[in-house]
Amino acid sequence: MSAFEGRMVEYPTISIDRFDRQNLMARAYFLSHCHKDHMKGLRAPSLKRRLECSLKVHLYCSPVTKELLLTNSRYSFWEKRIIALEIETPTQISLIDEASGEKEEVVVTLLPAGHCPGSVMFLFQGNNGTVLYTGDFRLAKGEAARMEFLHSGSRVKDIQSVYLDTTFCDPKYYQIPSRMECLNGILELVRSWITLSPYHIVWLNCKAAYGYEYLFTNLSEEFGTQVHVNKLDMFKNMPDILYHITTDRHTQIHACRHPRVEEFFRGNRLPCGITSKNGTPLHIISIKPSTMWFGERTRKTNVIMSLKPLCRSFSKSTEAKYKPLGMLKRIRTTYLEPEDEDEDLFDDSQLMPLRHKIPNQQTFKPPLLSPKPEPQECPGQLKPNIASCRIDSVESSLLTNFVDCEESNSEDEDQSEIVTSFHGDLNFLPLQQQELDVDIPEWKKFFKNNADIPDDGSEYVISSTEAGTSQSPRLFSDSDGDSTHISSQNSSQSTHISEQESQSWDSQSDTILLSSQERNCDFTFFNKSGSRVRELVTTCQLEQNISGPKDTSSDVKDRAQDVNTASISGGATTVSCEKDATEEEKNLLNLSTSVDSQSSSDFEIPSTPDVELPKQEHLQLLYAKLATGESIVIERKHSTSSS
DNA sequence: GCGATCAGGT
DNA sequence: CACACCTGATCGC
Repeated sequence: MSAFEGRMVEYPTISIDRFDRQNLMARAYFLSHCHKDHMKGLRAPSLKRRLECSLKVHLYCSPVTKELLLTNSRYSFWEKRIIALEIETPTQISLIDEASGEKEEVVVTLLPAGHCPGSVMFLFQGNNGTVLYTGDFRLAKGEAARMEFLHSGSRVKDIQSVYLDTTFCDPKYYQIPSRMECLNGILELVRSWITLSPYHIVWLNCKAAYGYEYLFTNLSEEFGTQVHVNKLDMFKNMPDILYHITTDRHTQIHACRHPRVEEFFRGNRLPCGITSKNGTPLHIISIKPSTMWFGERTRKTNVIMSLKPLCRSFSKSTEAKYKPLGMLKRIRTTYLEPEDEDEDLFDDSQLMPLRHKIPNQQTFKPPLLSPKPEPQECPGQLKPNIASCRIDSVESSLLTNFVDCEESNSEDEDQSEIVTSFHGDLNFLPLQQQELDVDIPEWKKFFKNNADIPDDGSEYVISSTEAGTSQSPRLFSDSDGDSTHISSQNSSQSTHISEQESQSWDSQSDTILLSSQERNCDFTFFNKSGSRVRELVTTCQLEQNISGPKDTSSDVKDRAQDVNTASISGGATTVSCEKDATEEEKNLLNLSTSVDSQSSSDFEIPSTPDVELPKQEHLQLLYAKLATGESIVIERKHSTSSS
């Protein structure tokens, strides 16, 4: 839950994403997107009563959010009081105190947030200045630069405060692949699986209510296979999504859910109950989209215990593996791309056109209703961003993943996640080692030489339950997410980002208030205290610290940066895999690997001092070994690396 | 019975 | 342990 309590300093009479407590008095409400943790109090009796008494109070949100909200009958009492605002259409709103008659005007503009269908950021302009509330968002590099309403002329608007979601504004998320990278990775993984036979099924382990539609539509378009979901009535007026999902369980791609999924998978059964096709048991892999997975794990647990047997099954020598892993784990390598070091946060260089996929297989027909041809895209999520990624960063993340094998919970980065998840799974199911040799995932396949690795961070968990072979692993998982919180400016604890220790940013991140008023640039941040510390941060400092030494010299452009910073965080999705593969599957997956990566954010986090960046060939080799289950002995190519 | 909170889980 | 939930127990009304 967000630490943001709903109100902004500049416009305290409006409430955003919180509807309880003091927010019951608000003159107007704003909902950035339809995730439960941003809807606290929204259907409480107290608010309902307030509405009945205060006829001028409205809820403002995007048209898609309104649609999603009203699909749930619990919120139908809002129906007459919701005002859907078009994206990027400044709208003046009168904030009226019904008791005193006092009135204040504010202009709000909705900006696409890219977090889930309908998600937006709110830009407020009024007598108390211009402020931006980001909500949960995921913007690709360059997207902020494209937003006309954040600019005036060639300059960035003078934004007084940014209420920023800082969930991923943490050094441990030093590399989150772009949506496109992740998507491509998932597509290849799914392709490699479902083409094996009609009995090879992919299950997408989606946690949140919304936010995966982008994945569904792309999978569906790519393979001509609709994705099975529990319900789709909320998308009844969104043909672009509706076409790609189905309630018909007879499909190879599932995103259905059940409260007790694990039980189902233990029985080699999908959450929708399907267990076989024509009497033939299914081979299921699960893919868990997750952003959190990209975070650097710090806990070291006894995963090693599980890893050993695993390694043994692949090769004779086990010992050598651990040390390297430990070392690697500490490596936080992030390559700073020279050309990305533009001091200008609003980088125009990446203004690639938003790509909209054209269905290559229209074999299926729309499930319900009459399809409207116009592609009304849900803002954000449906727009794949094309980002360029560097090989190095992916590799480094691979390493990290590899390292992660030590941890009990599998969470890693990038494509490497797969690897991690794999091990993580094994941890949970130590008994299955016999089958391990059969189940070796060959991740190479998903890391092609060409740079088409996906971007939204999804993690594959390949779990394959299945027949012939073994009932092995189910999914392991991790989570991901983005979230938001606010902050106000009294902070007690603070830490300087420049210290660069992940501890300094403990996980209580949320929404942070960035005020450009204070240009002293003292970057304080949330602390581990658990309390939601609110901090006043100046954007310029934020930029500097985050982007590292690179621009110390540069003249910081104050406001330009305010907004840019926002593009830092946002949801991502990862892929982690667990699976057991047959010989055939292994062969299939066994391809050449070469990783490409692209940087996905507008700025980069500097690498940890004194850490040696792994060489590409080295990583390549390492990765290849990992994929084939060979023992891994890391040679010290550079003084710093481990043995 | 409902809501809110907490604990615990994925 | 961040996410975005879900379930179940407990308490209060």
